[in-house]
Amino acid sequence: MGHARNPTPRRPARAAPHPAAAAPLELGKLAGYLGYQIRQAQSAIFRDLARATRPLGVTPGEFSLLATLQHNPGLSSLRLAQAYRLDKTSLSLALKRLAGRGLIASNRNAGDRRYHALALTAAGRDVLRRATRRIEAQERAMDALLGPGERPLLLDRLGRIAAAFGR
Amino acid sequence: MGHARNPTPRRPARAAPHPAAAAPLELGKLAGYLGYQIRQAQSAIFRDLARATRPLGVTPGEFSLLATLQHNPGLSSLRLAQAYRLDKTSLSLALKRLAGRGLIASNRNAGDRRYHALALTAAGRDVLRRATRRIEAQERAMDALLGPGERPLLLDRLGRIAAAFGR
DNA sequence: TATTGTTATACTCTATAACTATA
DNA sequence: TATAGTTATAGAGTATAACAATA
Repeated sequence: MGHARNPTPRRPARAAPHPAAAAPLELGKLAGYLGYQIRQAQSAIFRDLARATRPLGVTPGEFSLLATLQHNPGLSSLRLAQAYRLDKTSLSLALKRLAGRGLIASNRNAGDRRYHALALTAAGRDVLRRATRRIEAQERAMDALLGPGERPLLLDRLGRIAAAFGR
Repeated sequence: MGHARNPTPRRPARAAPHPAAAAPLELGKLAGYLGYQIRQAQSAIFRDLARATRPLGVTPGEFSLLATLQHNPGLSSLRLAQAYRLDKTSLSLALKRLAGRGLIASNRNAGDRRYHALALTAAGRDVLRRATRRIEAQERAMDALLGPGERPLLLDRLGRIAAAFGR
């Protein structure tokens, strides 16, 4: 910064064998694609959030499942799988892990004994509460990057995209 | 809509044993989180795009790598890994697949023989060109969901988020 | 010794197929 | 037969550790 300047900015002795690691890459049209930018943002958010919730023993995806169960007690695993567009087997394994850690309970429904009603346990509610604090800290950090009123706009447009390509 | 209304909206014969599969779930605070909506949008876009580019034999992630190589010929695998925040081993395997399909070439650099200069092959350029058409069709579909001038705003805000949580 | 890259190995997330239990 | 759920297995995608080649 305010250092002694190089009086004769001499050329590197040999042609740069490797562009400086700091030099940003040329992205071309990629930078103008919403698909690309959404993916980069998602990946950065996920990484950051995984770090924040790791001490609690839940991943961001597991947080979503717990939160959804909180608001939809008695949900069946098939309905939950449909909502997240997962195969029922994928969700079955995820639920097994959550149940193994005592965060959710699965009880056969009295009426139709084919399906199981899912619900949070007390431990699940506790983990959810603590993870929520970390999630919301991240959301506040994002607000600092947005102009006033921009959050609802972004939420709406992202929701439209998810709905349009959802099926 | 303008249909004949149900004169006597009768109750279901028995208590719904299972909420209609169509009934949307209650998301609670989840719906207001940018992290959640970005993930849902990303997942829908990725799924749609994977379907569109599957006939070409490339995934959306591979498309990004090919496009980045097109604009940065001679790039080293380490620099590419840093740009995408992947471990060099993860990228090494991805590049091996692309090279195995003849889409990229890797040549030891003459000056510093430790690193390999990556470049697209003719086949790689061809696949990239054809995948680009499909990507851009998806981008146009997204524009139909946005108001005028909203794309640059979204791109900028998503870029800020990726940069802020990037490290 | 430090840097670039590869191989061996493992873990997570997802899916398809085959199965069990219930209706 | 149809529906809800589980288990076995396999495929991406990613990471850590150990290694080889080059500087």
